[in-house]
Amino acid sequence: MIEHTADSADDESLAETFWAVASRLRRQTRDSLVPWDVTPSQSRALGVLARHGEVRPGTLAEHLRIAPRSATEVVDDLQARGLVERRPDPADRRATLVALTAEGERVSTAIRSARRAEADRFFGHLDDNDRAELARILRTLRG
Amino acid sequence: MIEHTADSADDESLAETFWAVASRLRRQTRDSLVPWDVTPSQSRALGVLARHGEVRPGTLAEHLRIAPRSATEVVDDLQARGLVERRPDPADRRATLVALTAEGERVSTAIRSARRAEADRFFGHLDDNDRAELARILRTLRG
DNA sequence: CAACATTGCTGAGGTTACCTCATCATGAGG
DNA sequence: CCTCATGATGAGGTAACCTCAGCAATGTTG
Repeated sequence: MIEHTADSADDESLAETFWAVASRLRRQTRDSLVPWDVTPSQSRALGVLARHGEVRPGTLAEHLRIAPRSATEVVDDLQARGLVERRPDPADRRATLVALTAEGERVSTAIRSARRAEADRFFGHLDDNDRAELARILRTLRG
Repeated sequence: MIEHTADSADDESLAETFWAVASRLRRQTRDSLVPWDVTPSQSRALGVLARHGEVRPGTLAEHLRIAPRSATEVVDDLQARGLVERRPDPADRRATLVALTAEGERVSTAIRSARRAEADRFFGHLDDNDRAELARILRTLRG
């Protein structure tokens, strides 16, 4: 029997509650991406590419707030799946541009709506007002 | 120059904002634990032990909402640092009880107040009302 | 009470998503 | 030119998880 004992009534701090929610959301997100065989971090990168068009790995890293080296890695994976391609930056021969392939566009669009549905499911327990409040408060915290 | 370009005005979803906040909080938490050479997950385990006294690894796992095997790992690390000890469960010879050592108590108390200070710093940008709202909303989402 | 399933822990091995540091090519400024 | 900065990547590492298999002790039941 799953007792679902996990700390609940404890003097749980805001941070701990936050992490509990985070881990629930993480699992759900991961699950919702299974159909496309894409990991959460890959899907975030696809999102950036969909919004910004072709960018250099370094720029991608900035958007994702990760180290440039880590962006290279994400791009490698997406390229292996045929979702993005690298091409030389005509403006700087050191640089590379990363762009969605046709397949990448397709998948990224599909994921976008799936994620939206999934988020609705997750945050849907909240009424509109709470959702707006949460968004506002999180934006102040994001810094 | 750090431009801090990261997606801000974009049509960022609630989930994305949430993750941005999460990653900021994660980094800050990690940094605040450096003085004790303890990782975030170890510190969470110390917290559970401080609140509940000696528990079996499996119970610890439930509290932390992780797989039992993963709890074994955290306990290993804490034991290696001398912060917890394992002893046989007198009630069941299969089982082990994990308890804080004297050093573990000391460190866990120190961390507790450091984390409190750190959380105050993080969530301190919010006024009391927002903090309460956030806590309430997160609790509904935790499920 | 013997047989069998269950429970509690851990070894082995894998994954994700990061990181730093070193290297190499190119570009920009004096 | 010569030096320094910048863009990407190879090499190698880490935290925090996971599953699956195996072993010992326990509980259940015919």
